[in-house]
Amino acid sequence: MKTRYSYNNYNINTIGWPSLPQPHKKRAREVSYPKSKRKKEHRQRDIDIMDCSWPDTTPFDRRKAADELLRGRELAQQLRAYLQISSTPASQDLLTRILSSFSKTLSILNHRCDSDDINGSIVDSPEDHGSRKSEESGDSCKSSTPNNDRRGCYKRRKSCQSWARESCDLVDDGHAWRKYGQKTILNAKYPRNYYRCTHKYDQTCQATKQVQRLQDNPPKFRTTYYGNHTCSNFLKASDIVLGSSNFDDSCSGVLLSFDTTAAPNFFLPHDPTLVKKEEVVTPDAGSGRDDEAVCSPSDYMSTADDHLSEVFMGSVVDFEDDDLPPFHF
DNA sequence: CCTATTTGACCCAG
DNA sequence: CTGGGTCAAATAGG
Repeated sequence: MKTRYSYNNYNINTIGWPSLPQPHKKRAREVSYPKSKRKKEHRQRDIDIMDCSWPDTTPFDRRKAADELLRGRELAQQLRAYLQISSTPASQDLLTRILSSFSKTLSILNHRCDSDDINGSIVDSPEDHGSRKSEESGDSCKSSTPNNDRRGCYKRRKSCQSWARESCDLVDDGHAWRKYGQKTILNAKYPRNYYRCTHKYDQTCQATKQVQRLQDNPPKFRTTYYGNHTCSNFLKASDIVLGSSNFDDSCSGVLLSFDTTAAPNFFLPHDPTLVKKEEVVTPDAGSGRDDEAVCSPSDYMSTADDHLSEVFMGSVVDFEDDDLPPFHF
């Protein structure tokens, strides 16, 4: 069975928890697959962009810039507090975008500092990448095979900032994700799913995430984010409803760690009722596979109780939206 | 025709 | 050698 996820009203791709896998039928292709070539072009572009050097600023300059950005964001948050009393959805929208912009800039700035990271606040995720110290191989595609099968040729992720989140529901973080892989993990009951930003190629957004189902009943997921979104297709704040959800409080997401200077500011709770529902298939429904749950993107909803914090340069910026009035359409 | 998903192949780090 | 991360062909479906 294959679930076709459609875009929701906000042009946000759904976060497709995989549907039941299809048998992979190998068959000679009857038609050409033009995307393949396109993908390679995009990948080369990615490499070119990533290889470009960061402007010749000292860590101190960057730190000052980051300090200033941080200050600006805090001021914006103060402004938001003022606006709570008599705010319009439009103003909240604007404010959220401003905050988002600050956070993104901070994260981008810090991302480029991960070799001489500011204050050493970037820490590899202990889970998967703490040991990956080596630089990505400049040419990881030195396949010995003479053909053009580039499967498996990739730029392995450099140890980059990551942060994890555990929750019993799945958070719609407002970004468009596309699944690109699934692996069975040793000693893990459920396979791990790999997602990249939909705008990896059109906007060279390097953000990826992994979703690991930890347990069933109650369901528990760990979502680990790597890299930061540089795409501009962040879910419009006006489309994000910050109202409380009906989820059980016990299922509140828990931000496990901030291995980055800019933990995601996109754990914005949605009103599940406003996001289209996808097919939800219970993990064991019929398949019998020891497989991942098939959850709808709307299952990625977080609760309003999610505590959103950001850590930047050792300071913690509380990003909790508890006291925010909900957005309305 | 297009985009998204599935899944085996492939590569790298340990 | 093995496990994990990524690629990309094959496939599904609008």
